[in-house]
Amino acid sequence: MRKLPRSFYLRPTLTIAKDVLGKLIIRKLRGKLLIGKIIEVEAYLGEKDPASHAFRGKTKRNEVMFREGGHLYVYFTYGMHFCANIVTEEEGIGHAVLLRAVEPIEGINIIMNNRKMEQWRNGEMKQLSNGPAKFCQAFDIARKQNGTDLLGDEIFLAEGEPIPKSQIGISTRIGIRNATEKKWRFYVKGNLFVSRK
DNA sequence: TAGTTGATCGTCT
DNA sequence: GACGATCAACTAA
Repeated sequence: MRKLPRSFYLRPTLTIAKDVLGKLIIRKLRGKLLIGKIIEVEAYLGEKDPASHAFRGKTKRNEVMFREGGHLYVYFTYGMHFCANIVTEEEGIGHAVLLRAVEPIEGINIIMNNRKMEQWRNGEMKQLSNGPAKFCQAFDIARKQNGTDLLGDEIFLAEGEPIPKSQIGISTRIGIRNATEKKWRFYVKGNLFVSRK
């Protein structure tokens, strides 16, 4: 499984957001491997983007967003949820790509256990990881993983099947109050794990 | 099926 | 002191 190089993360954020669809995210957990295919993301463009945590500059909370591309920014919200972002572009630029949904490829029984679903009714498979906080719970990503380098061994991305351009959907972002007109959400059309239609 | 709300807390105002 | 890059459970119809 070839790890994506640092140079992948040092390109324009919107380019990465489209390009990362179909890539594999690999998580090493207690000696086991969890693998998911990235299905849905949103871009957050820092100082250009009123909806971004980094819009008002660097703070203690969003410090990781300003690191060199290829780190993981994990934040806590709504008193109970974590969300994970891939930090992009050069050091000093507060851009990131929010991971919204993933299709589980390997380690599904561990993922089910993390999500506390010992069994599911027919058609509930997608509940495993069809939302940003669900994905974090499924892959056991929390505060400790904030700042993880994606070129290390704990969490990293690898090449997957490329998604044809015609299969990539574009829409406005979800769950924000500002900059709602910006179409910076990208997803794989028709995939079961897309969080909304 | 659409709309509303409770859970729950770190961060910024 | 208010609220959020969310989710799930509930209500009404």
